[in-house]
Amino acid sequence: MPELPEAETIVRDLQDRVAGARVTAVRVIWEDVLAPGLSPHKLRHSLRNRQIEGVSRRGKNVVLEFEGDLRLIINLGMTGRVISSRSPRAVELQHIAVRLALADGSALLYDDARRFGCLDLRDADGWRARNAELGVEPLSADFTARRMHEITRKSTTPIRNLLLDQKRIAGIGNIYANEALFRARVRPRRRARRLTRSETRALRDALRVVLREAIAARGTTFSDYRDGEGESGAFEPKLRVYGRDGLPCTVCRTPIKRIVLTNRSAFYCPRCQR
DNA sequence: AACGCGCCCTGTCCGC
DNA sequence: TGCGGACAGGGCGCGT
Repeated sequence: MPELPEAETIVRDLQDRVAGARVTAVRVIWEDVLAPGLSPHKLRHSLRNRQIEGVSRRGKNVVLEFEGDLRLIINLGMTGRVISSRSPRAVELQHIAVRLALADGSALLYDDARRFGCLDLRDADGWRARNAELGVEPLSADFTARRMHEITRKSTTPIRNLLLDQKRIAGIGNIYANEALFRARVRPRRRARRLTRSETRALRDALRVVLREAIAARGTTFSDYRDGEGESGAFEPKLRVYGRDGLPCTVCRTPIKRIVLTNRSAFYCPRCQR
């Protein structure tokens, strides 16, 4: 599932492929990946003949920045992929939902098997509003140990659930939430408010380390994720708890446990994590 | 207000 | 071998 490191990898790939390109045509194959209120007609007429000035990221969202302060915000959901038709793997795509034709003859493809992803078009004000709904960027200087503690102390929810809340911290999904909790030696079920100051600091540090390592590895391909070139990420073998239930802990060999919190799996080492 | 649940969707895996 | 059902989960709407 694409989270911050996967979105970041895609953004870096796309910067090489599409920055400066001009959209010549827009084809919407699956209308249900468009945000509510965004019609294929509106998307087509807004983007046609418009230049892509840059590609950036906010949380797990890939953001295509167009001239005229217009942004296409791409949330990849579970199985979303954004790939240039020029990349050799593009021929493998089987669920193309939206196709942006570019002036150089290539195309930017949005592919999404399950169609949980979402494309939203925002002007300057709309983007400001959307941006304000998202929490702190975990790799930014704003994400201090103090900030982490302020976030956790306001909540009674299990800490794993808090980490998934994009309104509080942007970009963390189930894989990196569990990996960071393991590295910080905190159990997923612990109530956020109950974490000590040293634990919230350890968790903040662990989040930043694991996200950076995952970016360096070009993301985790657990099942469906592909980068902007259609290639798999290399972080999966480095996962220490996610998807490893029953397998020995990499530190103490105790079998990793799987529990379910609000309908989502959580993984932890019952010996290493308190 | 904060929290948790159910739903959207389809590829994959398991058991019979 | 084939098929039905369970499962995976990000984000959102809704009820408590």
